[in-house]
Parts: sequence; structure tokens; C-alpha cells
Amino acid sequence: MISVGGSVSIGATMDGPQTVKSPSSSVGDYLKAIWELSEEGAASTKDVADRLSISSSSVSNMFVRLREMGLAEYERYRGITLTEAGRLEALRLLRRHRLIETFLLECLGYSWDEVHEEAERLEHSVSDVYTERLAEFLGHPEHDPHGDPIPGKDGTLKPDDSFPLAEATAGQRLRVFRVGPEDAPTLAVLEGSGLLPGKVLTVREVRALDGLVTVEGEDGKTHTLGGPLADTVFVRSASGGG
Amino acid sequence: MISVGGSVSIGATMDGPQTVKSPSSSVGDYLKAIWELSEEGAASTKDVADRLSISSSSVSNMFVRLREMGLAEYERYRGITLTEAGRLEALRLLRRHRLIETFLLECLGYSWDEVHEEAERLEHSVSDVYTERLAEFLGHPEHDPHGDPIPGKDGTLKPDDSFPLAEATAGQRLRVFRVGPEDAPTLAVLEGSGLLPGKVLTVREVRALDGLVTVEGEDGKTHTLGGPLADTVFVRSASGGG
DNA sequence: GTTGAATTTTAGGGATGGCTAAGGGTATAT
DNA sequence: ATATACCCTTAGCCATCCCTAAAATTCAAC
Ligand SMILES: [Mn+2]
Ligand SMILES: [Mn+2]
Ligand SMILES: [Mn+2]
Ligand SMILES: [Mn+2]
Repeated sequence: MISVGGSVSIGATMDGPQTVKSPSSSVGDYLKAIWELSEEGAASTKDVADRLSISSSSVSNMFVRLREMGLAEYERYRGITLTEAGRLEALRLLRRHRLIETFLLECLGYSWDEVHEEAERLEHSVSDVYTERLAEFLGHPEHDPHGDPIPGKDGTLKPDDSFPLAEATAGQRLRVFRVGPEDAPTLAVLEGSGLLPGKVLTVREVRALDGLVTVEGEDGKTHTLGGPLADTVFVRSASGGG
Repeated sequence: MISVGGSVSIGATMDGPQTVKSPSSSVGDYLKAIWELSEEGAASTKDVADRLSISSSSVSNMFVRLREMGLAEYERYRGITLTEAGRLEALRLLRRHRLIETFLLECLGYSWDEVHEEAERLEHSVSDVYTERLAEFLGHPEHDPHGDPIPGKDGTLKPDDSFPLAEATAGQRLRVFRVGPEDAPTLAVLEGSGLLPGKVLTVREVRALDGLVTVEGEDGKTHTLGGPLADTVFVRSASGGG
């Protein structure tokens, strides 16, 4: 199926025929960052540097190494894109990350904004066996607590048909599907407004002038969000189960 | 309470006043190995090297670094012992390790011999918060699946009053409390003989000549163990709950 | 088309934590 | 007391992955 860059073997010397050494946590986080950024074409050095809070020169260095490992295609000054091998590795990590977040929230009583940081470390330490047994333990969830889809074992990812609340129109009955950023302050505000994934709401007003969105929750309370915040809340028509 | 080597801060430069940077996974594994070996005084370079499958020269190097970090006392050619700070760090890891093993076995359906390897990695990635929430989730267990006591949050460790099956005498009714090694083949044999922690057995014969021990399980089946194996199974009088 | 700002790369350096090879130290048996 | 086997340390090396400072490139505005 893949014929891009050969195998993912990393060690310089010949190791076994099928040995796929799993990348270090650094490499893994780079792959995830590039994957997340590459919806709009190649990812730039600066984008990745900003996202990972690492200097541009370090990123530039790593780009060369990712190319040498067969995980990415990269040309000087031209940005980077993942190979099929790199994409699969990124999705493997994403699957772990989102399953772990689900476990932390549902089983260990983590709060909404604590889960991401812990998952960011654990995703690199758990084995494939652990991941699949955890998935089973959790009942094979399809979305993480933020509403993001959990990639399948084989790297499949459900297409996302949600849209930002900012683009809704008054009168629509919608279900919160996913929230964008995962920083604590944002999550705290959203939680206060009852805008966590799964919640159903009715749009009362979308004011074109300044983008203010007013919604009414199922409890009848109304909340108003500024445009930027309404851009980070993704919704779908309130029909299917969340 | 401690006045041995000062704080555990590791970075060379001044960081916060109370900053206790948690050791890398390498350092942590060294501390655990030294702790486990130091029941008989100072741990030697070779003992640690063998246990961690690392070259002696690397170990020698690390001993110097552990001393500089205030985690151990060490003199050239004289072996190494942990400071109070080092001991607490080792027990902190041991607590994590054993809680994680319990979780893997009880919740994720890991087999007896799979748990150790996974825990050996995860112990370095989980946070204090994770550890304590996991302990709560598991109902604050006091022993891991191998029967080893789980250290308390504060580094307390229950004294171990078990003894090797090899030192039992015929007629005794005993409860398996703990098994020593954690390699897959040994555990497989023990599992086949129904000698996992918690099982109750009656000693039928202990042959002084070659150390052969014959026991009868609660199901009436008898099993015979060679001396070396009987040395690795630790038992207690079968009275209290396991 | 030149220029200037932003981005990217290169050069050089540091911490961690492995390794092998070679040289010292210790202890035991003779 | 000395030989010798084993253990321990030193020296020198490499890989990973981060950094700062300086040089190179790109791109857009003029
Ligand atoms: Mn996350
Ligand atoms: Mn991560
Ligand atoms: Mn274990
Ligand atoms: Mn470990």
C-alpha cells in the first residue's frame, strides 16, 4: 500500500526485517504537530516551532532528521509534509492521546482541563497492547472528551462534519460536538456556559455586526459568546446521539 | 526531617526555592535498582550493571552523577548507598510501579507476566496526581499482583514477614504471599502450579537431600518444585486474608 | 529591481546517557 | 608476598535533542 519512503526503521544498522522502532517522544510530538498543521499544505518551521515552544533552529534540524527517517518530505525553505509512514505514526499517537484523555476523565475523575497535559506525556509510554486493551475497557469510544474523533487502529479518521457556532443561524437546534483549544481558561469559560460536547442548545441570535452569538441551553439559561470564542465551539445539527 | 544532602534540585542553575525536578527515567531506574540491592549493604557497580543490563562503565559514571545530585553516597571502589532523598524517590517510583501493575492486571486484563514490562515504562510518565487518583480508583490496594507491598504516599513500606517456601516444613498450611522474579517463564510455571499470591496450599514434603518441595493446592492437586524455584515463592501462615 | 523584515538555515555548544577499550585497584589463592 | 582473576574507573566516542548567534534566503513593499 505504501511505497513512499521505505520502512520506518530508524537505527542506522540493519535490524530485523519488519522492525518498526517507535519514534522517541520528541519525534512523535513533531509528527503530531505537523499533521495538525498540514490541513493547509506544508507546515513551516515557524509554525511548528511556535506550536511546540521550541526554537526555529531546533525545528529546522529535526526536519532534516524526519526526512532521513522516511517520516516526512522536506526541502530547504519549502516546509514539510508527512509521508504515509509519518501520517500513520501521527495518527497512532493521536489515538493513544484521545483514548487516554477519555480514561482520565471518565475513570480517574480528572477535570476537563487537566487531561491534556497528562495525555501528552503518557501517549509516548504506552504500548500497542495497552492502547487496545484500554480501548476495550472504555467500550471503544469514538470521540474523546473534547469531542475530537478517535482514530481507528488502522489510522482511519472519521470526517468531521461539524461547523463553528459562529456560522450558525438563529433558531437552529444544535449539539455541541467539539471544542477547539484545550487551554484551561477557555475550557473553564465554556464549562461555565454549559457548552461542553454533547450539550444541546438553541441559537437565539447571531449578530452580524460584532459576531456575538447568544444561545439557550436545555436548562433554559442563555449565554452570550464573543465572536472569537464562538469560532472555537464546533456544533452539528441536534439529531443523532452525541 | 532530612539533612543529608540538601534538596533534590538537579538543574545546575538556580531554579525556584522548592523545585524538586523529578529524575529522568534512567536515574529513576538506577535508584530503584540500588534500593532493591541495598538490603545487603552498599550496591556494587557490577550488581547494578547486571540488573539494568547496562555496561559497568556507564554505571560507574552514573554513580558519580547520583552523588552530585544528592541522591546517593558513593566512594570510588566502595559501592553506593542511597541518601534519604534517593530512597524516597525510589519508593515513589515503586509505588507507581506497583499500582500500575495492579491496574493492568485487574482492569485491562493483562496476563501475569505482561504487567512488569509495561509498568517499568509507565512509572516514569505518570504524575503524582495520576498516581493518587489511580490508587483511589483501585481502592487503595496494599499489595501488587506479585504480592509485593505497595509503598505509601509518604514512603512508608510494610515490613515483610514472609519466608521462602523452601524453608517450610511438611504439614504447614500456607498462603502464597509473593513471588520473587518477574520473568515470563518462571511466572508461567508458577501459574501452572497454582502458586500465585493469595492461593492456599498445604506442604506435603520437603526433602532435605535435594530441596524438592511438594505441595497440595486447595483443589487437591499436588505439585513438586525444585529447590531454586521454591526459593522464589514466599509464603506466610494461612490465616489472615491475602 | 532593490530593499528590508521575517523566516530559515548553519555553526557551534551543552546536557544526558549510552558504548568500547584500556588501564588501575582489590582480593584471593598460592 | 606475589600472581591473577575479577571488578571498577577513566578516556574517548556517539546519538539525541535542545540552545544562541550569525549567516542565508524568501517575499512583499516600494
Ligand atoms: Mn488533548
Ligand atoms: Mn506528547
Ligand atoms: Mn514489577
Ligand atoms: Mn522503569
